[in-house]
Parts: sequence; C-alpha cells; structure tokens
Amino acid sequence: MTVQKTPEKQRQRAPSQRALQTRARIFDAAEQLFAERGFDGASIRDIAREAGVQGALVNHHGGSKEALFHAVVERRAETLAQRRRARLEGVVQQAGLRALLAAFIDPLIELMAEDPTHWAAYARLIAHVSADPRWREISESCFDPTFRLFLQALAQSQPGTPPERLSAGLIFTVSALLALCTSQWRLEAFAAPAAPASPESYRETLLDFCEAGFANACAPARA
Amino acid sequence: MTVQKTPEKQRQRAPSQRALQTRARIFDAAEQLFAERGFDGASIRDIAREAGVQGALVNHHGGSKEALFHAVVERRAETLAQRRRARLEGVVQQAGLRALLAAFIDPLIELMAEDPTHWAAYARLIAHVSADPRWREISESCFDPTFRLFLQALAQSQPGTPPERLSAGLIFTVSALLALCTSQWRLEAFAAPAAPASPESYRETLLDFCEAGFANACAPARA
DNA sequence: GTCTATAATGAGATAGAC
DNA sequence: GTCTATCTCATTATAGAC
Repeated sequence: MTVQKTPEKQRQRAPSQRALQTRARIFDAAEQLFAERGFDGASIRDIAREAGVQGALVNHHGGSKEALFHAVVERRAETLAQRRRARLEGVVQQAGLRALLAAFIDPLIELMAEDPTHWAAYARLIAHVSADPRWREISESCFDPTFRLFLQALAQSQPGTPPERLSAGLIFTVSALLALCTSQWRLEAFAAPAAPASPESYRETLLDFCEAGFANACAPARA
Repeated sequence: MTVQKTPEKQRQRAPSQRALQTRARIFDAAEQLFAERGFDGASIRDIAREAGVQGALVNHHGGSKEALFHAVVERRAETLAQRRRARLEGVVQQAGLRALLAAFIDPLIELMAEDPTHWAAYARLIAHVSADPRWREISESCFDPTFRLFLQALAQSQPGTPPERLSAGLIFTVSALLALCTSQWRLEAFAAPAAPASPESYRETLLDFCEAGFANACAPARA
C-alpha cells in the first residue's frame, strides 16, 4: 500500500498555540499506545481518549492511521540520528571498537534517562518498527542511514572482516540494545531481587557484551 | 484478563482423521498469520480463509482468539524445550561456554532447517511473545523454565558472576538469536550481494558473538 | 481547529440446521 | 464436525455545523 500521508495543503496561517498543544498531545498519546500495543493493537479511539480529544481530531492532525504512525516515528528519529552522528564524529579514527559502539548505544540510553516518559515509549516503537517487515520503508528512511554510517566506521576499525559479519554483528547489537530498553521487566524478573542493578550497570554489561562479541565475531584475522 | 481456554468438554469419542487435519490446518494458518502480523493484526476471518475453512470452525477448534493464540504457541513449545534440555544434558560439566550457548541456540536453528515452513513462523511467534508483556504468562510457562535451566548452568560455568549480569547476557543472546531467525531479510539487505552467506555461517557468527560477549560481560573476575 | 453525528466496514463470537 | 446465517460491537474515516 502506498503511504498516503496527510496531504500537505497550503497553510493559510500559522497554527495557534492551542492547536500545537493539541497536536503534541495527540502525537504523545499515539506514541504511547503504538509503543505499548503495536500498530494494530492501538485504535484511533484509544489514542483520542488518551489524548483527551475527540476522535475526529486525531484524523485531522494525523491523517490516516498509517500516516499518523509514520509521523510519530519520524518525529523523534532525527533527534536520535543527530546525536549518534555527533558522537560518531567525536570519535577519532583509532579510538577503537568500544568507543564506536558506545557512540551507537549511548544516545538512546541517554535520551531515555533524560526524558523517560517519551523516549522509553519511543524505544519500544523502534522495536516494533524493526521487527515488522511492514514498516521496512520507515526503517530505511529513519534508521538505516545511521546504521550504514556505523557499518562503515566499523569496517575501518576491523579491516578485512567480511561485510556480512559486520552487519550481523551490528544487528545483534541493535537487538540487544532494544531488548535492554524494552524489557526492563524481564531483566528484573531474572535478576536477584536484592541487587538494585542500575541502568548504568546494564549499559556497562551491554557494552562489555557487544564489544567482546564484535571483537571476536568480526576479528580481522577471520575469513 | 484470565486466560479462558476452550472448556475441556468430556469427549464422546476420538476425533476423526478429517477433524484432526482440519484442526492442524487451522493451527498452521493461525501460526502463520499470528507470526506475520501479530495477535491484533491477524483476524479470525483471515485465519479461516488461509486455512480454507469457515470462520465458525476456527472458534470451534481454537476457542476464543486468545485461547487459539495460547494453543498455537504451546503446540511447539515442548518440542523446542525438550531439544534444548537434551542438548544441555549432553553437555558435560566442564564443557565450556560455547557448548552451553550452542545447546540453547542450535535447537531452534536446526528445527528451522528441518522444517522451515512451520518453524520459521514459530520463531517469529516466539519473538512476538517475548516482546509483548501482554503474553508474559505464556513466556513464563513455555520458555522461562528452560531459560532458568540454562541460567543455572551458566552460573556454574562462570562462577562468581553477579546474577543480573548472567541474565542480561542470556537475554542479549536470546534477542540476537531471534533477530537472526526473524530478520533474514535485514541481514541480506546489508550484506554484500556477492556473498551468499549460508545459515550455518550466520549461526557461527552468532555463536562467536555471544560466546565472547558472555566471556567478557560475565567473567568471574568482574564485580 | 474543534465538535457532533454518522457512514461504511470488519471484527469476534454464537445459534442452530445438517 | 461442519456449515449458513446472524448478532453485537468496535473500527476507521468523513461530513458538516460552529
């Protein structure tokens, strides 16, 4: 199906403050519910109720349900991508594997720490988009470019590694990162109840895991 | 919500061959569609059409939609769990990390190789169940017991490791395994088109990645 | 921009004949 | 066990008053 976004009518004048707030509330509610229940599990009505507006307003601001989903994902994608690019550029050529992976991993973890309400939901949303081939287009436009950027940097860091090993390694890293962001409850279910286990310590564990995994699965020596 | 399975009426007589085939077709269709589109994205009507039966038959054999979902997941869960337990028991005490992880990873990969039509769909289904807190009960009954078994074995293999590091490591491993099973398309999208990259080689990469990751993130020395 | 009202469709589930 | 027919409700989306 073609994407059919809200047709960009020529705006007569700038939207009012109230309209912008309404729009933001609708987007926040949609983000929350799409993240919790996925695209099919969240209805426009649910979103309207969560946002405290009438159902018709959701269609007015978001267009079709699919267009709304696209818009909600795209809303924060550039923020994440910019932070990742900035961190990547801050890593000098020979900075090593760990710094490279941290440049990919940390932005999302940090955004979740800065604004958990929105970014924890957004992380779940990314997980939905990544898991469902139906949203492949969104992935390609929002996340793949950054992914490829890191792939290139990793190729320079691990010269001679077959490209399919590099991409597999980064895919494993992404999946582990998303598991960490979306399955806090699962982590807590298996950890000892005594140890509080801070987010920072989990970030350390993830980085330890992926750094060594990458070094071993993507070692220059291997063919 | 309580699970509300199909009430187990006293059977008058054994089901006919035809009935069993119908039931299997319905379950296969449900497995396929739940795997592709998730619980909410797959309708009973879609499942009936895919199975080539009338809609009412789906309710007859599967009960409510939720009960059908439960039943479809449970149908193959014990097969997978048995293979994993068998492989785990075949690993002697000091066999090492790699053998332990292979005992967890290989059964699913092998089942997918033996019967791709059903088990590739089932792997996607596991991914849905694992990602959605709504199916936590299913996870707990179908997959968590095996998970804990491996956690114990890993604790013996890596003595002194904090338990939350062990569970995090195994969760990362599961997520990477599921990514490998469900995102073949993504792997191929980033790999060089020249290299065919067999499933066996991806299994190797995954094992290399997780073994080293575990060894580093769950090293006995760390506190 | 926001509301009410409603159209049009599809959903899950069941009754009852065969 | 299987089918037809149908109930009831929720869904997305739009029309049109304000």
